[in-house]
Amino acid sequence: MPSASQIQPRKTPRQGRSRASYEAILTAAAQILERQGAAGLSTNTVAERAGVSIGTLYQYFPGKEAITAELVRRIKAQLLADLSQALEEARGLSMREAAEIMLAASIRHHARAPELSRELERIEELLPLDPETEAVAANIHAALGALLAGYGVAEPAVAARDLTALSKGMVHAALFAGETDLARIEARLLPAVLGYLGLDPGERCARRG
Amino acid sequence: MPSASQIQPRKTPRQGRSRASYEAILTAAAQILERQGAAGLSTNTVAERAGVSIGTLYQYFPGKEAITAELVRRIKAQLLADLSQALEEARGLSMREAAEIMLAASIRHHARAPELSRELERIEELLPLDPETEAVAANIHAALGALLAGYGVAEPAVAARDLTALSKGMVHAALFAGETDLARIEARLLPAVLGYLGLDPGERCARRG
Amino acid sequence: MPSASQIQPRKTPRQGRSRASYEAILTAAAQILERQGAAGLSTNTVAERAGVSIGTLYQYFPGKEAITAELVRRIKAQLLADLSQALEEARGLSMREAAEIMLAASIRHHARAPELSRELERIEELLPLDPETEAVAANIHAALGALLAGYGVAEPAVAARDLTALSKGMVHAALFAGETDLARIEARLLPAVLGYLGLDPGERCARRG
Amino acid sequence: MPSASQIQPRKTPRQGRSRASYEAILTAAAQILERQGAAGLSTNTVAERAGVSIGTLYQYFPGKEAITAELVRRIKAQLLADLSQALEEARGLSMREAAEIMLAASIRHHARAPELSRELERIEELLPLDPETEAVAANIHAALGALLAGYGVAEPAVAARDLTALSKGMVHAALFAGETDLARIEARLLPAVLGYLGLDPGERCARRG
DNA sequence: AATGAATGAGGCTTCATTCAT
DNA sequence: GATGAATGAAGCCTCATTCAT
Repeated sequence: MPSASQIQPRKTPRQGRSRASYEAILTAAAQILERQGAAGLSTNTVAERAGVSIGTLYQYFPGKEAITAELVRRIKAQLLADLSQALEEARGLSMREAAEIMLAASIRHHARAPELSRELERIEELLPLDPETEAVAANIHAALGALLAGYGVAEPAVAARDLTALSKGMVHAALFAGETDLARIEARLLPAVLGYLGLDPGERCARRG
Repeated sequence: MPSASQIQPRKTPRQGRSRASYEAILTAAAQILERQGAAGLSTNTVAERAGVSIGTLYQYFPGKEAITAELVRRIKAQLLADLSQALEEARGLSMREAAEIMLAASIRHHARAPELSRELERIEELLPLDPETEAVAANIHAALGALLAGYGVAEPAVAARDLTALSKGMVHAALFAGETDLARIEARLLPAVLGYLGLDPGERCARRG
Repeated sequence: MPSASQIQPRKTPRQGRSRASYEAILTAAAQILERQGAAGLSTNTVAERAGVSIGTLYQYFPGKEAITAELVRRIKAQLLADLSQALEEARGLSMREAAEIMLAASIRHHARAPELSRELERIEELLPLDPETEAVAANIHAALGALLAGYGVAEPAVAARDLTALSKGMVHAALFAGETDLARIEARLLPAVLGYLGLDPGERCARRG
Repeated sequence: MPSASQIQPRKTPRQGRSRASYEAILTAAAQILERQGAAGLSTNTVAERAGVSIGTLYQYFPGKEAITAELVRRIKAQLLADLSQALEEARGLSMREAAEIMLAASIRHHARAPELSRELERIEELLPLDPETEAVAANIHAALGALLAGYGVAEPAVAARDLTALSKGMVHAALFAGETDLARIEARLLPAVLGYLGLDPGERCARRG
């Protein structure tokens, strides 16, 4: 298991060619994860696809883990941004409406690059997240927890985790099975979320024949 | 990606020393998956932990994949048995009661060796399952689908997949977070399942403060 | 390089089941050499094709080399027998007629199982021949040398070696190229042999357009 | 049996350290073949003798086969060059004189590193030659065939193969037996070649006592 | 900074051979 | 005698990482 220092980028260049190489490496890694999965990801393949030498790759990252860790960091930040925006929209709405909005945002997030996000989640479990990423993850959870708490949900932290996990599970499975209609996935998932929250799934009930 | 012949055991000995080695190899592999994850699994580590030579390992399995494939086969068979029994018990009961029984069986299954079952699920996605295992998996799905169809659920196959996936997602997350009280997990999951199925989560609603 | 003791059979059983196993092993080895070449020859494949256990194989032979050594021994003995018979027939004939007879015998020998004899020749070069086999080989050479000496050929031992080698080379190449008409091969080879011996290739000259 | 891509070098470096490693690997392989034969040739032994790491070897060659294939390529190119030069010299001479010149060139070629060329010929039979090497081999054959056709030899392609094979056979055997005087070998071989071609071996006849 | 040649630990697999039953 | 399970040395190859230029 890689130590904390091995997942920090060596330097995060701010400009010029350096910056371009840095980004090229991350882009290459993301593409490989999306297209070939973790098995295809090696420092050599990343460098090659990025169009930089292996030496350059090591200038910016202390190792392979650091590259994936940065991808995790970014996708988490992206998720936080997406959900924050959804939270804005959800402010003041009913719990049911809020759930719908949050769910839609979450599904869109997973659907953007399903294989990539799947691989990154797998990787996340193996990696010791660095404090910054942990903080972002905690933020996401906290925001969601706060929302839930606002609606009087008991144990909002647990509920946040449960809802996140069950959504991920179902959405990934649906995408993996080849579904592409996000609205349909959401329509099936929403009643489960509402049920979890103790709300009558109501008129959207599509599961009874 | 391993071909079909790469995941069949080379010989499946029925008795004596031979049988003991075969089982020792599988046990060792399961332990490694449980404790160190797939990353720690190599033909060498398995043979060493099993207390057999690497040559012996290859007498029985054409490679690492075949070992994990056999573990998948077994855990799937076990799941089928567990769920079949639960189905027996659920026969004739109300949908809510049936859901409770099935859920309990499923959670017990995952909780038996959570890391192992998690790793095997991950591996399953990468492995071309052999026909026999596919058949078992299809049986499980079919049984669940039939149960759901019996209660008038629309698209029972999709519902079976959705419920399986969301349950797995939530249960794994809860176990991963260190929870050990399976009843509590079940109590939180059940309303989501009932909600998915269009039932009023009803009086068990523990999520509202 | 295997030592002398490793190429002697452990025991050469004279009767019964033992004898049958012993022969089955040799036959299996010969078939594998003929069909798959030396690369396909392993103690396990030989035992399997012979229908005996690997343990039994080692009862009769101290190792793989001993099996091939015995095949070499036998094919050499066969060659000696064939050539001796040809020598009988050649006795008293002209050098040209004698050459023709010897050549025909030699080509028939190689053609009987061309791949096998080819493989055994290759193996021969790697193996320290045991004294008995060496003696057989020496006999062949001596017989041929004596024949040549009888016709007044200078350095008959060298000539025997030269003629053997050039014949083998050409015959193997022709067979390898797919030729099956032994008479045609012989018709082309004979003038070379006669030329080597200082005889006018004469009326059989088929090589000038 | 190795596929076509398995016998192409991975990269053919043109200068510097890289080039030195590449050549060192080939030299080491040639030495091992010369001294210990194909049985002694392994990626490990080659790397060790070359003084490079196993990793470096695999930078340049995808496997053992690719190394030997390159050696075959080179020796064939060398042979083509040698024979082409001999053909120049033979232009316009009598068939007998031409044969002498070609034979001398061929013997010199084999004598340069007899064991190596022997091993490479053996290897050639097992390897699927790459198109480039095939082309070189075809060139050699074609040049020889053309020469023979020019003298009115029937079936020049067959004659080229026969003469090549019988020469190789005799020369290798003579070298293997320890002969070092190439002129003597040539003196014995020439009459056989002339005989094959239907020429009176003539006054050079040294084989009659 | 960038390059890419070099490294070698470590994973995979075969196969000749032994030995307890 | 016969069996076949077990062994492990030895070969194959990849890939993360270093370092001289």
